[in-house]
Amino acid sequence: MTKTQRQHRINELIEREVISTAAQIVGRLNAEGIAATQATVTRDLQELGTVKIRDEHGTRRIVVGGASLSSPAPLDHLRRMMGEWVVSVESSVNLVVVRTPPGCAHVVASALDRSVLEGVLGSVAGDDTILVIASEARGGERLAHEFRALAGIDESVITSMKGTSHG
Amino acid sequence: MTKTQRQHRINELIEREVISTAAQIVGRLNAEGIAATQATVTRDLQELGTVKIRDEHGTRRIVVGGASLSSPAPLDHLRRMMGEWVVSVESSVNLVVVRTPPGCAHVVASALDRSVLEGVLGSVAGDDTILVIASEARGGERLAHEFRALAGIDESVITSMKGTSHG
DNA sequence: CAGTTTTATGCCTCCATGTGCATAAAATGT
DNA sequence: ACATTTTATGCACATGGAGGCATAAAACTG
Repeated sequence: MTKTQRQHRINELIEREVISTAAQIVGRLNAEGIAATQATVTRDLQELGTVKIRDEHGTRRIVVGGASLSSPAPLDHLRRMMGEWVVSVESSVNLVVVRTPPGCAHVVASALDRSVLEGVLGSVAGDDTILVIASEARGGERLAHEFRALAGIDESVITSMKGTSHG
Repeated sequence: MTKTQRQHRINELIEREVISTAAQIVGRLNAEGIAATQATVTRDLQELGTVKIRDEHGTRRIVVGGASLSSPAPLDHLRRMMGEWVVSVESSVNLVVVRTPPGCAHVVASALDRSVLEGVLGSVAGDDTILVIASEARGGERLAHEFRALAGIDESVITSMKGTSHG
């Protein structure tokens, strides 16, 4: 049982049933043979971007937070994806071209779509390339800069890489 | 510079230029400010599934191995993808349904396509679901079993999960 | 407000991964 | 066949992430 799998299971649980406390989730997971403590589940709920609400009957309930809540979870997800898979980020005027290993463009693009970053008009993903359209006329480089930060790419290295990879 | 980025750069290098030794790659990387030793590059070349050939002039050259070579690299890639992203694997007759977190189906499907596994007729990927069609009439469960092994999923746990997640 | 329940977090340990060094093994050239 | 170059690998170490334990903080209840 990986972290990803456990978190997905938690997501399922709170989507399908009325769950009010983290301890309840611990119980359910343990019953299924998945080891996890309250601390872990709490951290999972944070990373999943869940929210505690009170439904129409006044009952506490943990629910998945939507993008509308602009919770930090999608951003964390994006950071994880970009840090892992983004190979290079380059820009031209209002466009940003993000390169990934083959087949990985869609995941990154999906994460990008989910984390409603301001300044992004939209994006198109191919096999190993994502084209991001900036909403501002010349917002490409600003976005590219932000992407590189998210991906943990050292800009000086990238510059030197650009110089040789096209030469 | 992450491992992924370095490996992608190596892939670029051997695709675009005639490279004959790992040491050459070390030199190029170092010149670009990327730290790496011969041992690391050798391991990268293995993971990338590269192959040493001799071109028409008798010169040694390192090239990217294609799927046609059935090198173990695509399988390693698949194992990595499945271990990380696959949440559940279920089967019915000649079909296997692989679930992933949202947006991740395409990467796994792509890895699956690249690693020509026998018994797979084809696959279709949605947002968080991959449908794999087994080539044998009742090959679904066999494939599912294999997938679970690749994903490192304990079958007993999965069974109990099925019981509760649909109940 | 006082007590209880629930959540969040600091600290620690464990474990997997990545990578360098040194060296063995293999390949290549003479 | 021998020397040299190139590749592969065992070992050690560093790093970072995951998660448990204990406890603080917060929220809720009466």
